[in-house]
Amino acid sequence: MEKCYKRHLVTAALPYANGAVHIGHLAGVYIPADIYVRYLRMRGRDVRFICGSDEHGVPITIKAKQQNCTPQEVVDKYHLIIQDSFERLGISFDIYSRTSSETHHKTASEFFRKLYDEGKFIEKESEQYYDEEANHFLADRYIMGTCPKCSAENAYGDQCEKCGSTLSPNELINPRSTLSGSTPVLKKTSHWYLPLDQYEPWLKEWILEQHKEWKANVYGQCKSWLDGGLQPRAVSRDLDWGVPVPVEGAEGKVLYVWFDAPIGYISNTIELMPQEWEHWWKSEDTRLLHFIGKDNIVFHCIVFPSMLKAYGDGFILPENVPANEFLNLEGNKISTSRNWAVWLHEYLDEFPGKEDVLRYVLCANAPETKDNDFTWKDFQTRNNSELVAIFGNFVNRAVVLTHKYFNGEIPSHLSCEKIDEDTLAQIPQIRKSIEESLENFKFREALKEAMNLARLGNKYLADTEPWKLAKTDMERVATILNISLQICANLAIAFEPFLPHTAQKLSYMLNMKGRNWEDFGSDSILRPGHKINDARLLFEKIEDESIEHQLAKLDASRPKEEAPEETATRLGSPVPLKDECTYDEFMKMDIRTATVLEAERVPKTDKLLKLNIDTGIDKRTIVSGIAEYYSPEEMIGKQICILANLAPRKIKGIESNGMILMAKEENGKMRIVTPEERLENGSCIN
RNA sequence: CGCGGAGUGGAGCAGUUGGUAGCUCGUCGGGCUCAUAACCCGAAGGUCACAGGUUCGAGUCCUGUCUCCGCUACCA
Repeated sequence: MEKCYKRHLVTAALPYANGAVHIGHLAGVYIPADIYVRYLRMRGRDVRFICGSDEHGVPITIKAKQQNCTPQEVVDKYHLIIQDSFERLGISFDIYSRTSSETHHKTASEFFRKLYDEGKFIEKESEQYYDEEANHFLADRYIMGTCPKCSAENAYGDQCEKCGSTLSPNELINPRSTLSGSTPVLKKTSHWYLPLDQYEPWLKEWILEQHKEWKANVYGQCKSWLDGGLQPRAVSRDLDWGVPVPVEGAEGKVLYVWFDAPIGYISNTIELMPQEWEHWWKSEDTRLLHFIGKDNIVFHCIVFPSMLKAYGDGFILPENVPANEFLNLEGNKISTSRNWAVWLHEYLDEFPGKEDVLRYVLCANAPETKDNDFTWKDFQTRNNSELVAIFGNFVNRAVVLTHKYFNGEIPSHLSCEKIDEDTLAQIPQIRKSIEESLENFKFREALKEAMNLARLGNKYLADTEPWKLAKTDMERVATILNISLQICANLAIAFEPFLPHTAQKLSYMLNMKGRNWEDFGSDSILRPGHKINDARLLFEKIEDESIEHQLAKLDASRPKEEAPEETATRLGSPVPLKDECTYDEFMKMDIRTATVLEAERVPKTDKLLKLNIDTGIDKRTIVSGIAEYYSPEEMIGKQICILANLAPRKIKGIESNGMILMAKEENGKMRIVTPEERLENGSCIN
């Protein structure tokens, strides 16, 4: 912060609208960003906090197909859930918009058009694989085939895992589409590329020389990309969902989601401030900060800055990109598809009034330098022995004593002993270390310092023992309580960025007018004679039962474990009815019973099991994505139902002949479908 | 041998440019009783993943090895 900035423009990564927000997102991005922004506001800085849903891209179209609805319906649903839950947690965005908005379409479109008109793109025609069954051009990652270098069978369109070589899809031998399993055909298509290689020297100077202060993970990743040499990057895609490419003859093409999304920061700013937005994006005295997770460092440090540089016209670049690592949950990585997560909207429903507890725990354990683990036990401990026992308890002691001895009026600071001076002298020091930590994005350190203020209060009371002096020396008691209450008032200020709901409650209890950072450190925030309100608990203990309830809920998503009574109560609306189908279409499907003979996990996958089954007419291999729900051992001997005439398909190099019938709940739980009693293998189902 | 990040007392984490290993929680002992059995003081507990090297001196720098995570898909 050496430079004197007039404005601070803070962005938080745009959440992808194909799912709700979970604790990993919060700890990594939104809570640190919110703390920082609230702090800047309290210091009187001119700040705007920008975010919104990222609503384009292939995964959303796939999700829409799965749920048999339109992409717009998918993003509408999640946008509302996300927006609402952020607001309830107290994430103080100045705007939370979305990339499907008209403003965004217009902004992104114009952005592209200007670069296009100025010849900043390379236009290249290439042959790309097209899946005729799914009517889709295939992104590199949706194509698999045999690696031309090491002959491994399960190489991806962009890379072979086995030998590590970088590939292009055209090099693959026997390519196949992972969407439909069919063999894709080459089709000519043209796309626009941003020649990142041209920006390489400039990026090297800007990041490697001028931003050595960026966090190790951010700097390291940028350095590795830059040292490896940058390639032109396609900024358009063949897809029908997104911002259309604004060029004649580009029907059926949209902007690549990673080109489109960061422009969302700009368009959301425009939506917030239609008149003055340019001031915020194009003035050297604006400080731009991107809060993100480690998975999108390159897009924010290399791709987006190159886009801005190419655009020119005074656009500023990020001054810092504080990226966090990832948060695990109970020892396993958080996974949307496996429903291994704590969802914000569910937490808010199940722990009403405990928004700040989550904020506290996630900040205290934020993955700032490495991946960290969230456990419910730790959540409980931090609440009970830190928030309740140290912070809440101190405030309660001070307020209760004031009511008891002084009728709820703040007593005067009469005498002054050394311990009083020493105690009061520490408050400005704590303020200073909180400031230093926050300005260096060390949020957990800052929070710890704030807690030290409450510890200071408890120690002061223990050392002075006003409840004993009350029998002999009420003047001394007056001073002690005055000082204790001043500490409470300082706590209300100190915690405002971290725990805004609590700071609000506390200042109501103390009957404070406002919370000014400039008052932090003062020994006279509250005037003698001022009447305070009744004591109310700031935090409540969390009992074992509610922790056990949460753990049981997680167990329902855990591989192999069953939680029968949970299934009925788990909500999640059923998938909408699919389109009507004729009797003949149904009769085409050959569904019959079979028995599992052998089962083993497919190496290097989380979800796949390779099964050998007896269908009554033959023995065959099926690969199935059920490893999270069934172990190989429990599958052996089970009778199952299969779709027997499904076209064969190679999965991870293994040919799969058929599909196991499974029943799946919306929230992810899955069970095999099996006859009520054992039947002959090969019995037809219709 | 693709590239980054990480491996520190029982648990979770700090350790800036190399100078006697810290914090929170937990455990044990003591004190206090105003307070949500909360608070305060003290103690025990670590050959800093492993093996070498540089240095008067290495958690910190160099080399190698192992493990975890992300870039990175699979969910038929």
